[in-house]
Amino acid sequence: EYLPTAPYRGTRDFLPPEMSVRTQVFEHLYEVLERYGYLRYDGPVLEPAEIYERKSGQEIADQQLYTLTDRGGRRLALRPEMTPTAARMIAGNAGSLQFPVRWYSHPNCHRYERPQRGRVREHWQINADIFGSESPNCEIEMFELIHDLLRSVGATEDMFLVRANDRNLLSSALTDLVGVTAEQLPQVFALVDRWEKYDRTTLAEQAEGIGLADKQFEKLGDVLGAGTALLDELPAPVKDASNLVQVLSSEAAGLVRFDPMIVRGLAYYTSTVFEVFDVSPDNNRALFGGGRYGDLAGLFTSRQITGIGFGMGDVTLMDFLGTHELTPKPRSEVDVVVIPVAEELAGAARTVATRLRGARLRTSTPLELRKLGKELGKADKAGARAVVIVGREDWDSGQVTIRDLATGEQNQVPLDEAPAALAALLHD
RNA sequence: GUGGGUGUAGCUCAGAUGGUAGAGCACCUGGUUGUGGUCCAGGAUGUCGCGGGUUCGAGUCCCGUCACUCACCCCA
Repeated sequence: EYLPTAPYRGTRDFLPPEMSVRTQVFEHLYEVLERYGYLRYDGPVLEPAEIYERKSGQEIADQQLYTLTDRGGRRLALRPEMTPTAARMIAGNAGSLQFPVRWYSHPNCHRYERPQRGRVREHWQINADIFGSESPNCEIEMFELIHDLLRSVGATEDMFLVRANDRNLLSSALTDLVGVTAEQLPQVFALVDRWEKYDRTTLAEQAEGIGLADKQFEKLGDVLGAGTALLDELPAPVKDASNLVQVLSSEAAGLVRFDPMIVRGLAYYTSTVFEVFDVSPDNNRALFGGGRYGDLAGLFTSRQITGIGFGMGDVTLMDFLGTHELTPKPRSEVDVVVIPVAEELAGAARTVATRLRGARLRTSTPLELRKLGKELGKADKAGARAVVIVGREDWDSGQVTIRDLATGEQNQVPLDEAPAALAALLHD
């Protein structure tokens, strides 16, 4: 007869402790992005459904898109990703923007699917993109940025691996070396995407289903496992056109590992693609990824706008941090609690609290005063480092008692000196 | 959409062969009047996910259903 208190399937409540953790993590990421000169933007949660259906296309959009019809009969969708919104904004303001631009956002995105580890129906995803540049410097900056972002939340280089590929290199390898036909290419790409998830026998059956001969399947395995050596077998013009090849021969080559197996599912990636992996055996999975799109805004304008970017979701990121014991502790509620020993001193306590807040100390006072012992226990549980006790005689002589909750030491100080004394205590 | 697992106090869970519910933690009160985190004593809390069925009697068996969860599928 009562409504459920649990949040809607696949969505999460963030109670203050969880919100504190989330905030701490993402503030680190914002800070790094700002340091690189990325500007934050935002857009609507609701978009016309067509902007997802045409580009992401297929039955995936129909199945995993939250759609609704408004009172004017317009078909809308909850955004499942940010890129089409960004593309719309870029296209709509292309005339006044100074390209290239660096943008980032942190939207909540929705996808209607069955929740499981690392996957929910609403997640918060950092998006970082460069729009309007084809330079390989974009790729390098993306890789540097990824390393700095992960370091900012406590990760070290041995915890993750950035694997990158260029779809054009892979196409060339598949066509020229394996003998895949143009018609087979999309299916073979999909097969490559699944390559690490299946055993050899299953893969062979699927390859046969696509129409590959046994020898072709063997060669495909060789190509995907070749690593950097594959590059030696590819035609020079193909390599010369690849931004990623240039990255690999630059001083930034160490940021990324070339891997022909990385393709990614998203339709609009046209050349560079990359995925960041957790190397821990306990969480061996792709954390997030991205790539380069040759014509991002084609739905909205004839002007060709290229870009490169990635999306980093909070669910997999938090799993990563948890796996490596990097999850921050929730922040305490307050630094200081000011406790009057009796209700008639509540006004005095508020006076003290006001002074402390003026000194930027996070300070609270009891709303329903109980015995001093209880209040000390509550203050400790709230995470306060110290307590200010406002007693009758102290207050009459202009003094308060400062008690260090960790050590139990306490002493009386004049009210004027309380903020400095507490600040000193907190900085220990 | 497919398959497995699980649903008992706020949390973690125990409740062999059916007899109307327990523990630990957390919470509240007290151990006197201005001092916590330890200790001691006491206390509140559950339609045992929901609905049917079998039975004298079901948390315990059967059927259904919902939810959570893991995996598959798919991945923006």
